[in-house]
Amino acid sequence: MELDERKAKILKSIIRNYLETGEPVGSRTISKDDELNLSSATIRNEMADLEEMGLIMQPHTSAGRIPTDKGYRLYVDELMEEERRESKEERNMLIERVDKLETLLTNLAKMLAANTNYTTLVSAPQTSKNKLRFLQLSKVDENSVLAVIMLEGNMVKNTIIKTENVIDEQIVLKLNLLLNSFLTGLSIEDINLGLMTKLKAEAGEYSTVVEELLGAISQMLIDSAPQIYTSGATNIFKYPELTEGEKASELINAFEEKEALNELVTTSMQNKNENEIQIYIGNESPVQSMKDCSVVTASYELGEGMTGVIGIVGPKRMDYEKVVGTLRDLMHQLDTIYKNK
Amino acid sequence: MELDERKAKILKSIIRNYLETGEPVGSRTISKDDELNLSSATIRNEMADLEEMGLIMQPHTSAGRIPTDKGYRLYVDELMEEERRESKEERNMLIERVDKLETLLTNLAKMLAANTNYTTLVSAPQTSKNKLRFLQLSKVDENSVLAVIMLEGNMVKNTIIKTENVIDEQIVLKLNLLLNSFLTGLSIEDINLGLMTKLKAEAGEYSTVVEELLGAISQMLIDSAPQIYTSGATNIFKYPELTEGEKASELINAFEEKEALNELVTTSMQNKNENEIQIYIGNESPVQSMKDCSVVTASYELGEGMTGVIGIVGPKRMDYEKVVGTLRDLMHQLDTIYKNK
DNA sequence: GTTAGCACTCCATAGTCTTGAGTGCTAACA
DNA sequence: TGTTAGCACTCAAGACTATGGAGTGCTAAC
Repeated sequence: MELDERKAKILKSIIRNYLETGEPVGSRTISKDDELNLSSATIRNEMADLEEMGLIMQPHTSAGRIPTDKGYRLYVDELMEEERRESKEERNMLIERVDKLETLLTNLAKMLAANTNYTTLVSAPQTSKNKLRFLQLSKVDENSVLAVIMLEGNMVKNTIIKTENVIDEQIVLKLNLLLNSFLTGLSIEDINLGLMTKLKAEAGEYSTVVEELLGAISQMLIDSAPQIYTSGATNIFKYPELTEGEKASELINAFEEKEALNELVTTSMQNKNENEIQIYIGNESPVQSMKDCSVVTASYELGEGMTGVIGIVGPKRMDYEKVVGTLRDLMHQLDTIYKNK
Repeated sequence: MELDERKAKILKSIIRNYLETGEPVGSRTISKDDELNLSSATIRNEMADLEEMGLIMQPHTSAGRIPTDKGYRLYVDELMEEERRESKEERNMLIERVDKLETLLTNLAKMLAANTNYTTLVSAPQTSKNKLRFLQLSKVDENSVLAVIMLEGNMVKNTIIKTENVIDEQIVLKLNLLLNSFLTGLSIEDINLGLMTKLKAEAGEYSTVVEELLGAISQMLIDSAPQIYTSGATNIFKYPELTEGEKASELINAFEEKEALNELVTTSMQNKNENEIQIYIGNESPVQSMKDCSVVTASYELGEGMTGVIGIVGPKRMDYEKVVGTLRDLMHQLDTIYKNK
């Protein structure tokens, strides 16, 4: 059976209705509120077909229909009309240019959560691809130095490094100069064996210290899973279908622990095509605990290699159009702000 | 009416029972499992008295009794036997000395939550009382510098400061020396007008820059409400009395937003007597959203002026003995580790 | 002062009815 | 051949009604 235009219209109407109300929608509802003037009986016939095609289902006999995952997928891929975009003024999501990336991302998550009524996550750019702006060593005591690293985009990271050798101010100063001259402008991925050998040679008697430092620094930048900022976890309580049973606990736990979110971010990064927004419906989600949700992600790029992911998690009956629109808008804003900086 | 010994024993038994089961406890239960050999009828008589005294209540006629807030308070103040402390090996809460305070506190919160099955919060020490270990300025671009501040206890903070004047490496270097020589060893509270005047005089033509810097630094240390680390928010789902209605949402929101927690931390700091553990039962809690919970807090001290708060939030029928014991233990461990460092 | 016994209360649970929304099918219609 | 009216049927949700059991308060006896 194929999906002719009328069936498509009916499916669209069913889904639209269900997104709004969350209640199964019956034939009479469709026959009334639609531009297609058909009796409920006709709608019923079509509905039976749509059900046979696996696009909608009944929670039980004598109930209206609700979309299946397959139905949502079709809607999202083909039926949904994007860009009923409001003017940017109305959608007061205006991002101000903030100096610390951390603050920007936190605000972003909060704004999105408040605007959409869903739960949001924003991952910081992967630091392993970020270029080093400069690095600053400071002596803490005889056996430890504080390394502060400023990355492209004003991302600041720091770590305390224990050293075998005793070190003094002089050495720290020297190492500072040395490391900066070698590493500035590079990302962790650019630091290869050849470079390290050269650097150690240059360091002379302090080559072991340099080695320790480099180790700790790359550790910090690679190991530390990218920071993820979240907001609006309690929004899930607004959707009964997400709070029954253990679901609420599982979901909130996922957002508290953040490990699962990493999975999500990674998958989204891998799947991304240029500037594309991805939608995971139900079981399509890479995260088990979100199998009753839909997840919409977008990759943002603040500059060369500085890419991260913004995600919105909500019920399967989320307002996809609004979410996708909002995300596109946001990407656009980020773009213009950061390209003209 | 006064609380004779027998009444006290019965009350204790009732509460113990209720803490375990969460079910109203009836006279027969008490008459059985207790060392006092009394029939249920006698217990009933005593119970009626305890109810009259406002220590226990019936959720409805023909139900067992549950403790009132007043009953809990009496239990906590006088009846509870602390220090059924297990040996420290058993209670595997061993804290390792971690270099970054942030990590330590995060781990602390996690361990506590896992150990107690309640929700925990740990506030970082108030930075305004922390002594400055050193400060490091680095030039970012013509109009901004990165200020990294290392406080006592290896707490690292950083901020980016915009300056009116254009500055170069030389100036940064000079300011670095100047500020460090003046400020090292002081806390924000120690920096008074006199000191600032002297500092500005010393800075000569860069006095305005110095002013900007000092402003931004104190802003960072004072304004930023103390960081609060939380863990185990989803533990509240283990206690049905905390999840009915909107309660779960409210509570989790409090832990997500953290503003309310600040309130809690502040109050707890104010009320603290030397080394004391505080217990807030129900409405005694300074935070409205926790009016159905009990909150146990303890103030820790890592060194001069470096005090923070550890809190445990759970249902009113929490295992007070265990929680208090665990907290005391923890304080002890923190003490020994940090005093011998 | 303590206890056995008894009548009473009230929640929880399960069972029964009723209502209403919605369906599928059939037959008539354009 | 597609559309529609009509009708019997299904099922969840809500209201209402026993029924059982846990627990109480009171009284009278020990």
